[in-house]
Amino acid sequence: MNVEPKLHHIAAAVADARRARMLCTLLDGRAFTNKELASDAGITPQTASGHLAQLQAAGLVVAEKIGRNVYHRLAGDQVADMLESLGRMAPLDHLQRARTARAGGEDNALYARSCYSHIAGRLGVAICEAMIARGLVDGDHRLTGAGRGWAAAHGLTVTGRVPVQACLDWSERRPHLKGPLASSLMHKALDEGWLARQEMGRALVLSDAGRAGFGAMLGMEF
Amino acid sequence: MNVEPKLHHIAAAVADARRARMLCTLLDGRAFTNKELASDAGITPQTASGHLAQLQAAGLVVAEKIGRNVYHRLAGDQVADMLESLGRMAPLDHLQRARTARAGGEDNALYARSCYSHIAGRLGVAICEAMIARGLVDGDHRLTGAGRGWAAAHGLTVTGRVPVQACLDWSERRPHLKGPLASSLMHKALDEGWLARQEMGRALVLSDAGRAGFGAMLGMEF
DNA sequence: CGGAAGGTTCGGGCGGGGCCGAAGGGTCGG
DNA sequence: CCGACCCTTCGGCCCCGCCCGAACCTTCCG
Repeated sequence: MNVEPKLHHIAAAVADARRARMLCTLLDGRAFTNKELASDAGITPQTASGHLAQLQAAGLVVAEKIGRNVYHRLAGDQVADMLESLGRMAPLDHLQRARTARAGGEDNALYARSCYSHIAGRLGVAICEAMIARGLVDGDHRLTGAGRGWAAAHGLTVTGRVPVQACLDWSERRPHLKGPLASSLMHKALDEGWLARQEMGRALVLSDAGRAGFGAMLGMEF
Repeated sequence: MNVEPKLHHIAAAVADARRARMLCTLLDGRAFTNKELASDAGITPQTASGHLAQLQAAGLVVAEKIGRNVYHRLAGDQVADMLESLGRMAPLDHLQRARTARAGGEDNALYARSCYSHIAGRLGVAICEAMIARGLVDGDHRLTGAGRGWAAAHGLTVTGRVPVQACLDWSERRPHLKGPLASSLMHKALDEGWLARQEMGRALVLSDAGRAGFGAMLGMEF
């Protein structure tokens, strides 16, 4: 009868405000417990438990039990991609948010943030543009020969057939980079203390060492 | 407070079975009237009217009034992309469907189908592979120099910075091509009678002329 | 002008699903 | 062994949203 996959089941899993909030919280690839996600979403643990069961049934989230704790995380990259593509459909909401954020000083929270496993936000866009300016990736966001040398010199992995890839940002409406190389760049930045994760949320804090590090690597100015 | 765009509003618009059905019907880029969509979805016109109002409010569908008829169509390519990325999340449903379809002879309906404005389905995958085999696009699905000459020789447009682009197919789980070049190829195929649209649904019927035409253009065999 | 047809709005019925309090496993630590 | 903690299940409340019948608006056509 209906030859289409049942999109509405997937969509229904995202269609609730609390569940959408949880998914956004999980979007940085980290795993959280039921209680953490519940308090972040402002609901009781038993309600959150039901939501997480739904997300799991829909295949968007996987759970791992360790002792008496259950850690939940996104089921994979394709879930993050799907959420990104949903997020791109909500431009009006963003514009309203940008206005209020700019007034309220919330701007900094969005300056840098993680997007599943790479750097997004204004910093992500700036990195992308710096790499294009230096000829490390071309105008179509493909790694150049110079880019491969640069990555090797900084100990970044370039595995896979497509080591970098463009990813249109929700908030900036401009592309940043994802893919294996972008992931290893974020890991390097975290390892070296250039960026620090916040307890909850996807915001990343750029340190003085980070300013220096990105400056040396990419000639960026802050 | 919540810095994320409100994904759940977009998701909620897709979360209903009838609305999802309508969106899938609109996925080939054509415009349909309220009554057509209602009867296709198996609901009364007044119910469909409410659904379409919701889809319009969510920005997924736009309406154009001509006389006493109202034509509804998807709001843009990004809506089709979003639906595709949702569809990719429902692999289990697909596998079940493929099994039943193969038994029931519904296979042909999926042989070729339109995906917003380009050819998808098994035929779309076969075209993609033939173009790679002939060196018209490279392994990363980018148009080559030979491909540009081939397109010009057949009167296909290659406007835009990215004339062709990979698009992972729901049903085949293998890539086909989208983008301006793929769109103009589909238009050519329709104009020359190689493919015919069905009244409703996205299925495309391949004619004998189509077999000959694609054979001459791409050395394909059927 | 009057009937027919496409579309929308309104009202009420109804089912599904979010929410929390209470209660019941599991697991860790003393 | 007992209390603390994390998580889940159950029951009941309540609200939101889907659905259709009926009525109304608009447009087309003879």
